[in-house]
Amino acid sequence: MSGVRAQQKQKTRQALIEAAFNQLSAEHSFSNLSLREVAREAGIAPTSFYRHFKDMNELGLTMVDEAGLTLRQLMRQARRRIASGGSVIITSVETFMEFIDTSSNQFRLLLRERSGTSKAFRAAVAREIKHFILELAHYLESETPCDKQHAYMQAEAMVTLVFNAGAEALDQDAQQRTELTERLIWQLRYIARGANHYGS
Amino acid sequence: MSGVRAQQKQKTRQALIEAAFNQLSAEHSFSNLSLREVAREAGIAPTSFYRHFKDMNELGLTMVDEAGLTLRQLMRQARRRIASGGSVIITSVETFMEFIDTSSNQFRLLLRERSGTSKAFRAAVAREIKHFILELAHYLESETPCDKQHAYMQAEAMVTLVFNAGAEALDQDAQQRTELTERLIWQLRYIARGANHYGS
DNA sequence: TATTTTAGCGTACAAGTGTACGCTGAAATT
DNA sequence: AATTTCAGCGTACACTTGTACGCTAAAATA
Repeated sequence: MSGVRAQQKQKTRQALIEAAFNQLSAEHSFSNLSLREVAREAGIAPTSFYRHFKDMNELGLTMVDEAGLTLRQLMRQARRRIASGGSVIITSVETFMEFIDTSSNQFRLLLRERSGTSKAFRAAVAREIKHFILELAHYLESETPCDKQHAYMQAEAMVTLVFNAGAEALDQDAQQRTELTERLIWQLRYIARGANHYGS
Repeated sequence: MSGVRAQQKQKTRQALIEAAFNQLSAEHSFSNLSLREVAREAGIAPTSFYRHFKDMNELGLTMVDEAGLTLRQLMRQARRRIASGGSVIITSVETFMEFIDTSSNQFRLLLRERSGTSKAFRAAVAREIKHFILELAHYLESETPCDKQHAYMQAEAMVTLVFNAGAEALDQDAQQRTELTERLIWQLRYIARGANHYGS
């Protein structure tokens, strides 16, 4: 029972999501999107939108989930690179910058909705970020001499810096990005150093 | 030549700015504001808006300037408190949290437009923040054993963390804020420690 | 095969938007 | 006192928006 019909429905649903992501850009945020424009780009009538989502909010939350998923997948891949002998800090930063480069619209969504006008959105993004922090904290706790409390605070600070550097990178050219990344790595070292000092 | 007329003009101009700030909130961002609503709240006809600003963008940039000014004034006051014997980190953080509490809409504007859809806005906010970083870097360079490069990176990291903590605080109650502030202070200590280690 | 379900469409409407244009009365200037 | 300037207003217009409602044809089910 593959369901020719259900299959087609899934397809246009995905078309809506992709249309919405496509319309995100440096000068177009999610709250600027209109249901009609998204439907138009997806190739369906405005009213058909409702066959898939209750409203734009619901679409948006789905998009946040999808962006979070992409990010998590990318980071799992980073962990593999680390396991086969890369520096933790450098590999993680590189992977994150890759995410910003190849999925900038997904990153923009997370970035903006983190401080957007919908509490549900903010909570959803915060959840994705917390995921990240917890994973990193777990790693730091087991691999460095740092107690649980400090490992968490360390991870939180690191993720904040990386995320913010990503935001800045969006507006920069290659040259500036290199400098930014270099600074970021130093800053992460500060935190690692300080946390290990206080947390043991 | 006080100018009864120029005086009145200045007054309604300010009314527009304040009306706009008033309409900002957790669930209403600048890009959601409409010229008509702002004009209505300021008590003038929509078309009169143009006597004061070319468009909403121009209003917004003025607002960013104003928010930046408020922040700078508050921080100058913090420096006075520090000079008369307070801890640098704690006093600064407290002052910043005060800003978020008493001028949350001004903070929201900076926070959101930092990653908003207008390059001019993003640049304006970045400028305000850079101001901050440079001041702190200068202080760190002269008061701690840290070379110029590292003082800057240290300052940048600290401001990023403080600003981000402010953003999180917006959605939190008193209890959570206390915890957040405590974590933040630890994180700033990490950075201070690490920077002093690497930068001397 | 007969019936039900449903993705997608077209029409229609009320509400809100930015802004062009020309007027008015009072302040400023001559 | 005569003239110019200009903040603020009202009208008007062309758009865009979300969404209610009922239809259709094809897939799913009975």
